[in-house]
Amino acid sequence: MECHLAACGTGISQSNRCVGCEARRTGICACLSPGELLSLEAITRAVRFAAKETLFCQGQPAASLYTVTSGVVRLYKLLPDGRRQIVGFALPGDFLGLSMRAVFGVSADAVEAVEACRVPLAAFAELVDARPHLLRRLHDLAVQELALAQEQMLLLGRRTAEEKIICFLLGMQQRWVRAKRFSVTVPLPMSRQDIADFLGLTIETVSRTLNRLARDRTILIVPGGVRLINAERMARVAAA
Amino acid sequence: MECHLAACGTGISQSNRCVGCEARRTGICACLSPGELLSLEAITRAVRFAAKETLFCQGQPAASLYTVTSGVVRLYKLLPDGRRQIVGFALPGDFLGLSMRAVFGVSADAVEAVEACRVPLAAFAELVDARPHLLRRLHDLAVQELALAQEQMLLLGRRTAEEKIICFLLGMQQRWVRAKRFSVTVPLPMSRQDIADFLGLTIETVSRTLNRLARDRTILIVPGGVRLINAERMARVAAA
DNA sequence: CGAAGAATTGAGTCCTATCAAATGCCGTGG
DNA sequence: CCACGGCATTTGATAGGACTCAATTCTTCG
Repeated sequence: MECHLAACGTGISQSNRCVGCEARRTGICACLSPGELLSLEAITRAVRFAAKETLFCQGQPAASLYTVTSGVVRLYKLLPDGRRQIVGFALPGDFLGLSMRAVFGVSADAVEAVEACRVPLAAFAELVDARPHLLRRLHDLAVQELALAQEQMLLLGRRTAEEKIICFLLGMQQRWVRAKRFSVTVPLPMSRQDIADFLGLTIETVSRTLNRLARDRTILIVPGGVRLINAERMARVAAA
Repeated sequence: MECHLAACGTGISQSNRCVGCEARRTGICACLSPGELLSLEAITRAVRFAAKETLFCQGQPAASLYTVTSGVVRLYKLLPDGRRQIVGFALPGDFLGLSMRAVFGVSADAVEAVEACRVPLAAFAELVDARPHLLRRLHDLAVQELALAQEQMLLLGRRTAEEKIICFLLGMQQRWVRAKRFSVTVPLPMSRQDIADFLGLTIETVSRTLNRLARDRTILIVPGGVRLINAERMARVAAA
């Protein structure tokens, strides 16, 4: 991690920074040839955010785009009176700003310590213009995001608190498996409040539901996450 | 309308079918040159659906894509037990299937009588491959969809019943204004049940809230829609 | 060790759902 | 033309799930 960041300033180790990157398999990078990877690397800069630090705000000019390389980012919208809806969590490998729009549509801040690759929008736009298949990839990612959002709309509008929690846990498990090598334990770096704001619940309901599931021996609550004990029952509820 | 449909089978009037189309200003077509419009027209076929008729189903292979030219289509997801979440309404000019994916992620059926342009996915994919700026347009539309979905997530997760209804009415007004020339009256061709399933409410709550707003003289309920009397107050609630 | 924040737990309330019934709206057909 | 039937909508009464407020308890970390 340290060397990863140190590399960003040096010309020599630049050349293999991306190659060994965790996010290489996913995100934008997955569609790039080794040569193109170097082109991207050239305009990229590794940055780090502390927990709760803001990456960007809704309405702000989108000067830079990011690929998360470690840690978790929450994406959210706010109402003037303070009500918050988290529209997604970005895990390592996820790309932020695929809209390529002038301003950000959501706000983003670090749930925990986060490392990311920052790309100036202008430079990235040039790269995309030169490489149509990069645009294709961008579109695929946007469509994937949209499908996720629609699934979340179903969850927010039509599911009960217990179903919401269960779907959330199963969804996080899947995403962690895809991003890294987790399976027995599902990491939940975000707070209960974050989970509540993602699922359209209150912190108390999240806590109660989670602990009820633990009492039922459906899950086991461990520091920093949960272990899925009765994943079968959970899958049944989620499918319902 | 009749002649519009009749034209689809003939070679002669083909050549100006799209030019006079209502959807010309929006959707995919807006980014095409006259020549490209002809290319699209060549692979397009006008089709008509009766109210409640299905355009396509979630999970089905996406053989064709559609541009709605008249009428309203509802896009939705179902839970096995029958609960339904409408993820969006497609108005004239809206493009269905911008994912360019092998299978549909949602189901779609006609709210009222609908006319649409059907394009075989394969032929459309070819056209897109040949015209990068079409892909760009596709991506822009997808991003726009995503922004709408995120706004809807905020609504579903964090807004009260009254706010949901008000935001819905204002949103529909805006979209109708953009699509056609409505302003005083907002057309609501969909049923109360559709509105409920879009806003994550029950039909009774929709009816009660709508009628309360009418009693308050905030809106006026007219056959087939509503008239916004106190749009200012509505905007204030929506902003809140 | 102690303070501050996060999470849990409890009690009571409220908004929205549920259940049930009445009313209104249309198209159909006598 | 109007009675009829079916469906959509409205309205009323009641219940319940999630919220709110409030008080502990648990973590974390300086």
